[in-house]
Amino acid sequence: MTATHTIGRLARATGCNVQTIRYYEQIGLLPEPIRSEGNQRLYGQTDIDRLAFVRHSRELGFSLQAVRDLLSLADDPDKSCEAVDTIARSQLGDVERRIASLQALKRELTRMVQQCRGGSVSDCRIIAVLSDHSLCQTDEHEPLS
Amino acid sequence: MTATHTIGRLARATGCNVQTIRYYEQIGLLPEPIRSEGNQRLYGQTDIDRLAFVRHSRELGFSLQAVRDLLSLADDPDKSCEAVDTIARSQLGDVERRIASLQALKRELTRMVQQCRGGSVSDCRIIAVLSDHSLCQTDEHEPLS
DNA sequence: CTAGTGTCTATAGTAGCTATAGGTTCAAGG
DNA sequence: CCTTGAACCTATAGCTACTATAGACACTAG
Repeated sequence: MTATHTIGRLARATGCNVQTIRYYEQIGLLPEPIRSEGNQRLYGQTDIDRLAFVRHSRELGFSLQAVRDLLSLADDPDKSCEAVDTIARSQLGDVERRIASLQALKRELTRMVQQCRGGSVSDCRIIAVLSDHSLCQTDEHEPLS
Repeated sequence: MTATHTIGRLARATGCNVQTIRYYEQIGLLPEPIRSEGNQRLYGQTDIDRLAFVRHSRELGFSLQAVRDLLSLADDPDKSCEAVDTIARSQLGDVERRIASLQALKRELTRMVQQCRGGSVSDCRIIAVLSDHSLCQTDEHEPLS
């Protein structure tokens, strides 16, 4: 494999920043690349592809552990894709739950903001709602992580 | 003020865990409470209210810095509530953006999962989409935080 | 040959907690 | 009165997924 890209070029090619690439290497998500005579990392097309896969998965909200699992599955092309499907479905379920929570928050925040008609803090509905959960119209706040 | 609640009781009263309460005190979000003879923290109603405000704000997605700002505004009842409104509106905008991003992700994940019809990893559409952003139908992935 | 940019390692910081270790205090039962 | 066990104390480390810094070395253009 021809390895001709420095870490900076790899970073620009994938939209990932340099420290993050080194971090991914450190945690074993990317293999250790070959080095130039001056000890600088050199990457080839395979590395670009692998990092693009990682970035894209991360943008789609997969955790690093999920990315790790997906990579090990992708590395084994004869394996059944059932496991891949399971990870993607679980991610989808997660996204759906997050959307539902955020929509509940949005309703509540909208209501708070609409009720605030100016004036002083002493009769601000936003402060009132935040102070007293019973004034709140939903119990579906996002569970604290 | 009568301070009769131990940290455990405060935790149960607010649904916040004990370490988190100590953490909030440490970062200056909650005042240092009085102590019993045996050096245990003792809380009163004011503390319960303040912590409930913090928890509720956090559940609604406000950052600790935003909570800090809201608390300092709430402590000054004669102030105009304009600043409070600004924080809440900014939070609302943020929630709306997160919903939009997540909905784009959901569409993409749904499409990926639907296209996967079993078989082996080598022709798995999920892996294909993750490997190649150009197969993806949206550019609106959540920006990496 | 020099200036400026890129890269190297190692380490610390970010948010917002959560968990652990090793000790002290308190309330209830015998 | 004494013991047992839960709750409390401090201090520190760990978590995710990066990001930023410092101080040294490599590389490239003029």
